[in-house]
Amino acid sequence: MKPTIRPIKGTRDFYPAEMAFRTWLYGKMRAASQRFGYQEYEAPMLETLELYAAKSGEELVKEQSFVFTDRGGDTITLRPELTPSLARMVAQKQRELPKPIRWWSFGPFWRYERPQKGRTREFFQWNIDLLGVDSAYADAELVAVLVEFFRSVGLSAAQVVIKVNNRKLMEAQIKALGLETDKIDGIYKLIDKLDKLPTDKWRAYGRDDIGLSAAQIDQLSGLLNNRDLWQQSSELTAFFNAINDLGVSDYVEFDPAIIRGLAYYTGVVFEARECSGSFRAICGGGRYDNLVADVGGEPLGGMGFAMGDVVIGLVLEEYGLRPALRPIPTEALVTIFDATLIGTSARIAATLRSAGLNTELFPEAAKLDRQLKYANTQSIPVVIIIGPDEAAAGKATVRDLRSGQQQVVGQDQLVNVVRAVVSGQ
RNA sequence: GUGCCUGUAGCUCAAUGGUAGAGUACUGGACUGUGGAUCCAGUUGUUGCGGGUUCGACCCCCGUCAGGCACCCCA
Repeated sequence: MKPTIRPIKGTRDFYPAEMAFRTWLYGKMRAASQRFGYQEYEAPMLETLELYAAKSGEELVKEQSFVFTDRGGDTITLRPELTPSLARMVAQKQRELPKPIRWWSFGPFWRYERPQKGRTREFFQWNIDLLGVDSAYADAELVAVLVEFFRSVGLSAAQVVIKVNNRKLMEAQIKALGLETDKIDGIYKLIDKLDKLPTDKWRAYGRDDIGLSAAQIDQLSGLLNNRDLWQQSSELTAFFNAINDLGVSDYVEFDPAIIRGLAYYTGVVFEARECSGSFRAICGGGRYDNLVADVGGEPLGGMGFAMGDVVIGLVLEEYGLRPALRPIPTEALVTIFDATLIGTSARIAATLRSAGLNTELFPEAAKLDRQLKYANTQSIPVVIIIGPDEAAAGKATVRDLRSGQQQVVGQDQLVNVVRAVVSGQ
């Protein structure tokens, strides 16, 4: 049996087990966000293409967005990221929004690329941003939220690391090397490739594609190996001081090779990675001081990051940190002994539901054996049996499938007994 | 868009160019008022699809579709 209608490439079907994990993840993101006082919001999933033009990065907009023309002739994009929408929403109500703005969101995004490990065409992403405060503590706060999240899902500083750099520092250092400013995008690209290419290939790329001399490449290489370079940046020294105060320094390190791809970052940039390096970045973020003005608002700086659901899911899987979730909410199953007792069972199920118990009624009279097997495979903890004996005596059997123990009780006490057994008392 | 790899039962995978199999899952029974464990039995296939080579193709060749991985980019 093969479905004649295929799902769209790069999309995922969330069967109940996967949906339970997604909901769990969403809850962890919500909890970390709320711990720091952030408010949930949502933006449209459809935006005009021009919102992203020249602000997100050429490739992302021109090659990796789902774009279509609507019936009115407008060019519409399925959102590939959230930050431009956030900037637009802030710019629209800039005067009336109290500062600082602390907002977070979790929702679907689309990018048209070849699916592979950690990458799908439709994915879910946690976004969290702080706007209106330009300080080292603001930058550090977002990292602290991220650490709060990592701790809450059980990821230790030995398993994940947050690598931080600052674009202003790198820009100044590159200028100090006497390199032309118009080559800076290419140099950022070269830096980004440092740990992706072997040394000789990396040098060849810098020479042939970016147009650097051997001496310039040597100097750049020196910069990228200088783990103390952050000490030359007042922003980074203040940042690492704040990281200390916020109690998250064990997760954070300076890495001069972190640049990030998005064009709108202006200051601190960071990403989180699994320590063995066998996964893509878990999240990425940074400071963007021009974006709100770019979409028509008054200048307002911001700082934020985004985490996709796919890579973090793989990392949690790798460390055995995906919780055993039970997608079935049912607390009690009312069995149907035979056709003559359907009404009795249905009335008892209704009573249990009225009392607030999640109650499933077996859909037909069947062998008890089958009904109990069903409850067992679905991990339903409690089963109610009303056979001819119980019915005649106005009683019901309550069986705890976890312990295997059962008791016969009067139907007038059933709610209290079931409630007690379900809660394990 | 480029490259490499893989398509066999619902799932995970076997099968020197010579009769398509196992585990698991599922269904039934042992057990006609009781799940998990054990045992027994049974069902499951256009070997992705279309050509070609061959006496004979799951196996070799070509094409095609689908999936995976890497590049690109990035969550």
